[in-house]
Amino acid sequence: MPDLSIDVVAKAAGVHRSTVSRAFSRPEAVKSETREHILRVAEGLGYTMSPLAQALRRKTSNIIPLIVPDITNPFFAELAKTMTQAADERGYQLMLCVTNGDPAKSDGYFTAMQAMYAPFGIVAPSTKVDSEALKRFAFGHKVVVIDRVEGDDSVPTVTVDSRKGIMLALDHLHSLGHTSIGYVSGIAGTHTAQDRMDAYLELTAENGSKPVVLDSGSDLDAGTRGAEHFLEMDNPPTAIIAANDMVAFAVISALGRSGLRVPDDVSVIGFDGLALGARFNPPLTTVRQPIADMGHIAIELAEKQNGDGSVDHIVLEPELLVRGSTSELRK
Amino acid sequence: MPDLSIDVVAKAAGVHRSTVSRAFSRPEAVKSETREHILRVAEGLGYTMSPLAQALRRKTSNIIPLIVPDITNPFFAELAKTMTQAADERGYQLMLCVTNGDPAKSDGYFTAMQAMYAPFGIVAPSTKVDSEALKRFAFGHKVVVIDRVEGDDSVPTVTVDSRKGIMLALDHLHSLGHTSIGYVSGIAGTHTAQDRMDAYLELTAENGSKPVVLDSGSDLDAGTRGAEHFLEMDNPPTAIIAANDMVAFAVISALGRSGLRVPDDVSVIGFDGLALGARFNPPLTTVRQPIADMGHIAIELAEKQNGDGSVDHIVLEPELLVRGSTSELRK
DNA sequence: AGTGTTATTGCAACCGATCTCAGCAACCGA
DNA sequence: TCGGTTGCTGAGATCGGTTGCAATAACACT
Repeated sequence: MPDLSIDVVAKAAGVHRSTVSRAFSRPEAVKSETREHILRVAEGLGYTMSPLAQALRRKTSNIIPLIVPDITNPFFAELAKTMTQAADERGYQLMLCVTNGDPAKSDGYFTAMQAMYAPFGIVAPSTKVDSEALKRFAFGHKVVVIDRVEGDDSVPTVTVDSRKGIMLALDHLHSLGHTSIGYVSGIAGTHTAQDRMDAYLELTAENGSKPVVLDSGSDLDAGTRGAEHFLEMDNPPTAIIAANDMVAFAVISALGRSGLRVPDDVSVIGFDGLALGARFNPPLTTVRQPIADMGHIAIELAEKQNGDGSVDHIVLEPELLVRGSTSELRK
Repeated sequence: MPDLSIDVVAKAAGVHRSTVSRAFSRPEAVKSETREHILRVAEGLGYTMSPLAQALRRKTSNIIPLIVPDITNPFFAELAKTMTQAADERGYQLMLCVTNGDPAKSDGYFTAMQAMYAPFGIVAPSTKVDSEALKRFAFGHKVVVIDRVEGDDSVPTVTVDSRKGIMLALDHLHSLGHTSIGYVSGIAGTHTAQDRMDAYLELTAENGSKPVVLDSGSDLDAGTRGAEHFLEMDNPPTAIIAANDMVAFAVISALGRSGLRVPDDVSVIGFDGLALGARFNPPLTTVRQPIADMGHIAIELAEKQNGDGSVDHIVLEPELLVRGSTSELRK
């Protein structure tokens, strides 16, 4: 197909290119007959506007970066999925940027996106977000973070209520008769991760029971180490809360390798609500985060900030998802 | 920061903008002193070229689309991960496009990418690729497919040797004493999926044993249905080959819910080699695909085709990954 | 010194849109 | 009939680069 530019459409329709431009991007500014004629001609030629040229001139594009540390982590994958959809619905193209936890890369992505005139970006961090780093970029003013950002209210955030989530898990376990409940931290070194841990510590204290932190690391092996620690204990807890589903998987797997069965020997509950959990062995009981909502809301917040400059901090409610990895305490 | 264009750098360096342009994109065409001076000035100003403007003029950009049906599927996630890295190494930006299996979307992405002057694209399909559909786009001539494409040698492909993989699985199971081995198909309705199934059928036939296809669907529930079917059998096989890891997970999970244990009661082997498998319960024995290689090779093939027009079809070797979901047959 | 190369750099058109401004016609009320 | 609106369209500069071509300088050779 010969290069289709706005000029060939203009010629074909017998109007000036500025009219064609308006017919597409500001329809109300063109007499409706003219507009329809132009659109029809364009359609016939199979013409669509060049997003590149548009972005160059308008200084704003429709591509928006989603910066995640690791797409292989199903949590981020699910986030990416719902975000591509949410973006799509609003006419954006999602550009997935994987940092592998390297902050330098994330800087690089920021500048690249800035150069692409991305209207804003979404960051799902793996470490506590440094608000200074965010500000170093002009782009920093147009970022939504999927985590709490300490000491900086100027960047919109969306999170779920960690304390509430942990409470849900604890209540569920209590209702099954468990009183000695361990905790395994894990993966992301985010505020969110921290909050969950703190909530666990506080809530067990309030309850008068003593907290048992099996592992407080934030890497992929936390689950395995937590399980090892558990196995070495003289008087291990009867249930374990994992900071997230991936860790829960690792815990159950490691326990299994040592002959312990879940939930018969120990109950395990995760946090995330990954679809994958339903197909785990056993299906994982977990605290579900409304990931789909998070994706949509993140984009809404960004648009809102772009619009009226308002900065919101949305906190979503988690919910309990009872599947098969927890059961009544049996002596 | 005030808008940094090539002109301000030119002014600052006391040269014409075309010289600045050349200093960056065709270094050998500029006297080395001039070039270094320009680069230094640019550096000082914190200037980088606008990829948009470049793409517009050059009619080729550095963004390359990776089209996958579902990023939530860890196979595609791992692929995306290695591809972002491979792309990055070569100066490309990966644009992740998730189709959710909707061919219309994939068409949309193609045209969008064409408009973005993407030099080529990578497609990891969920259905048999229709070479006609590929050709409808000018872009179709610059696509690498991660699957076999029937009846069209003109598009480069990278796959793994399905037959070899199934053979590995079968041999492993045989060596453990299993003779009655079932098969559960699953998920992607690709040539690859078909090939694995065919290989299973052929190889068991050659071996004189009778094939037991527990489910031949290609959706997420194939695993569950396969397990149900298995449970209803009078004389069920003692081992199961799953067409891919996700299906294997589902099979084991479903079996587990019915009280059957893997590998004690049945051995199960997957196909993919997902990192996730190592943390499953039990850790999944599987046929590993060299996913990282696939990503790199896909990009190499694309570049090669772009360069000298050659079209290659690379077939990679799978390898057996023995973990915990298979064991000696015990009566 | 005269002429032919070659290495560098400047000029200006161009990529495909957007957008301000100006022009023109139709319409309004006095 | 005339000044004032209003609605629609055309002109042309502009976004930030690239690139073919021309101009100039520097150097080689006879």
